[in-house]
Amino acid sequence: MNSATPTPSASDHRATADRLLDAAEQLFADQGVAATSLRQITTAASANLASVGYHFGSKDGLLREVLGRRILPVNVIRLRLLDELETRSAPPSIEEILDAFLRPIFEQPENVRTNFTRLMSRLHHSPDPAAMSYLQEIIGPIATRTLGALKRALPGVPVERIFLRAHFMIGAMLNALSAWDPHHCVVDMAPRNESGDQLLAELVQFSAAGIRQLGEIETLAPKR
Amino acid sequence: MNSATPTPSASDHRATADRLLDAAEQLFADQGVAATSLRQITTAASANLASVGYHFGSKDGLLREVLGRRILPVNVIRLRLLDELETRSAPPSIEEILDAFLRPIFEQPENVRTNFTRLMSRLHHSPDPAAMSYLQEIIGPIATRTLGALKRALPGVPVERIFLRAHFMIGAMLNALSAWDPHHCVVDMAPRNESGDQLLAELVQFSAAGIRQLGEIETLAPKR
DNA sequence: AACTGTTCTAAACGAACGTTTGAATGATGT
DNA sequence: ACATCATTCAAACGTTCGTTTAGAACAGTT
Repeated sequence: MNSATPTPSASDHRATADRLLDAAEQLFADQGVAATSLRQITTAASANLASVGYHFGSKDGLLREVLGRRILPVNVIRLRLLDELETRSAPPSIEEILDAFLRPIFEQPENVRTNFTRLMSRLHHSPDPAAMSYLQEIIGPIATRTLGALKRALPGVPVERIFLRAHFMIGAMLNALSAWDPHHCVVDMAPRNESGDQLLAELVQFSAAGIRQLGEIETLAPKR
Repeated sequence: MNSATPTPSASDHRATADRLLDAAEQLFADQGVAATSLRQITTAASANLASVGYHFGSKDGLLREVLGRRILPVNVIRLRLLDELETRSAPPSIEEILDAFLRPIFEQPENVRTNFTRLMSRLHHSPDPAAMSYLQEIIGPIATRTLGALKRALPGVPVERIFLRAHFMIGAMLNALSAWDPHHCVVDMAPRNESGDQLLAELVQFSAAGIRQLGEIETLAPKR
């Protein structure tokens, strides 16, 4: 009687709050938070306009729940991986640290990963005040622990330099994960058929090579 | 009679259009395009609300002129540097190619560079349709030429891989140049007192190391 | 002084936004 | 059957947005 997928397509029997979260996540990722109206969201979710206020209080409340629903599970995995790395005998390599930070994102289902990272990169570059304070409190501890592990893996390297290169990596990650639609890219060739595993490997390799390269900075700038 | 700086501060005698461009650039960079109203811009520029329509036609027209005023001169320098590299006898190194792409941005005055790159990174992650088509037409050729030079500097490497890593570099650059305000950063330590030259050198070094690292991808992902 | 064209201004326009309200609806427990 | 609670709904609220309009202020030329 029932098919393999739970309530596959036609009339959506999930709770209204879930449908609102899904629609908001998709639209926020597609258009940005400020550019998405509650009317768009409720129409896409086949819900009433006032249901956002009823279930989430406000648009900001909806945004917070959209974010937390994806970030919190990822952070649990991140902490577990970091714990495993630090309780081992051998000190972890840079690749292993970066992998612990990046892999939990890539192990999400494809569409979840895509929408979530696109939304994150938008927020990272458009400081919605309500979202930023929330993000700060839930991913700040993870960032601090990851940076601490990197510091221990790079003894003698100034902390500002490590931090700067970690910043480079964050930018590379957000850009790689979010800017894949052709309308968005300024140059028309885009390797869209990249698998998640391969993308993760490329990103870890790229970032590890850049972070490890910590020679004499002053003499390296080519004087043209 | 006249001081060294042309009309230094008090009552602003520059043309209204210039004041509007400056105010719009600052506010767009601070808050994003969609979140900035024409009333904020005209108030900051001490101009009338309708003056935007008079001088630029619409808000999109204002945005296009804000962008073109900064990008077009940078692109002229980029083309000149690329020409110099390609008419030399020795083939250019990866560092030289990246430097030709990045240096013209860093040689802008400090506040121009900061505001412009913050605005660019916002647009790069919030596809305003009008701005994107304009950006595509004015920086598409530059991107194509830079990618062509990278391809020639990395013979035998698949083009998709080069493109992917160039994408990483763009993300690193945008993130490094734009995310320096403490309210914005999820982790509170930020090396704000970095000089432009040092930041450029770090960025070129980081990206060149990552791009050059083109070994066997499949075996590099640490299996945790 | 009179005319012409450019620039600026105050006021209003319609549309879209997030939010709130109060009643209708449906399920649950007694 | 009634009462209770959570949920949904249509409608309206006040605000803000980008844009438009018609006229005032000012310059330069004849």
